[in-house]
Amino acid sequence: MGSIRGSIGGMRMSQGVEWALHCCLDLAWAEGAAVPGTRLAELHELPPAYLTKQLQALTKAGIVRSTPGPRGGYRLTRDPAEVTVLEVVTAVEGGDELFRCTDLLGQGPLQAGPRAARGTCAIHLTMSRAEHAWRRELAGTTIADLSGTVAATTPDAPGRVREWLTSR
Amino acid sequence: MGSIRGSIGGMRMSQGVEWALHCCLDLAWAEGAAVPGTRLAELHELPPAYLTKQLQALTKAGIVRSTPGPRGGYRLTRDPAEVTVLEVVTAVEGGDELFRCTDLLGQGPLQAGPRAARGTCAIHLTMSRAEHAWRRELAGTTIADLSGTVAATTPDAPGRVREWLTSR
DNA sequence: GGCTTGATACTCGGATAAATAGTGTCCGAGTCCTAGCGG
DNA sequence: CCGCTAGGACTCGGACACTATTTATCCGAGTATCAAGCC
Repeated sequence: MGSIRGSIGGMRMSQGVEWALHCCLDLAWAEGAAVPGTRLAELHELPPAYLTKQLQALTKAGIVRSTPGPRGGYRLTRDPAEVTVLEVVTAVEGGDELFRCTDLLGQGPLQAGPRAARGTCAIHLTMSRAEHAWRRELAGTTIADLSGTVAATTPDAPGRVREWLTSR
Repeated sequence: MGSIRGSIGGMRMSQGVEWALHCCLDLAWAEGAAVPGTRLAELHELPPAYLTKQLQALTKAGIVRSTPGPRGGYRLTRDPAEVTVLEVVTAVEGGDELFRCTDLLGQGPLQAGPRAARGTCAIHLTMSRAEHAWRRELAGTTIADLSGTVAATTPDAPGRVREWLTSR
């Protein structure tokens, strides 16, 4: 009862981000081999058509490259160490800011001055700072880093995934 | 054209957060005087009934205190210096994490080990770290800080708002 | 004149609809591989 | 036996429904104020 249950859900990140991140990891382990979206979907037990949609976003962002037809699929365009988590998040979620300032100070009966003209309001400033810190953290981690972390706890995982993905 | 236009909107923060923050600022300037939600709404030209809903969330979180009846309204329960931006955001948006890990590694044909049992996966870890940085920034700023920033650029704003709010 | 008492107006609070974004699915366009046919 | 050609199967990409969340609104419950009547 002490919780906020009754009122508002809360902003959460799109499911697609998690999927895209995992797929990037898988593709890194595939080491250049083309992997169809269908294969990735059944590896994680996800809806294939919808996962394709997320991979499409990665394609538009230039993170992966797709090739149609038999033996086709998705491949990373760059080295895993050159792809940051932020890039993936931005590709799927879009680049707009979390907080959108509607310039409340500039409107209303008081018209607290045309502050929009000379800079951002205090609230917007604080939010931007926080968001920047968030992005900085995300930009500091690459797909290769994630792979390393996983390998540290489960050394055989990459190999097993690679084998399963490339198996006929 | 280079943008992500076609695919996905992007996660953005609820409008209510901005409204709630501005209202906290207004209440701080009101200096303990009770201000009805209706008054706050017309100050910012916002839908009154919906703004009330946000203030309701602040009430449940214990940030403001409401009194019904004539001469009633909302008041801050604490000193503006003791209310952080994070508290307001959490009150309105809810406390759950932005990134929700669905434990993709633990499912699927490979079953990469019951990692859920021994800790969080690499992706979840990175996301949590970034989110923590975000929260830390938000927790480092108080309503009083915001007030100070505004006063630095527009010294007469607090007084004007106070007078307008407390005028019959 | 002071006090009781009733009505009134104003406030918040939760329950109820409309709009928007996220989720999920389907079918068509394009490409490569494969198998058959002819030389 | 080798090259050409037609078919087929597999892939992605964008267009089309469905569900959940956000946004917005309304009406009822409660309370302090105010005014009138009574002592």
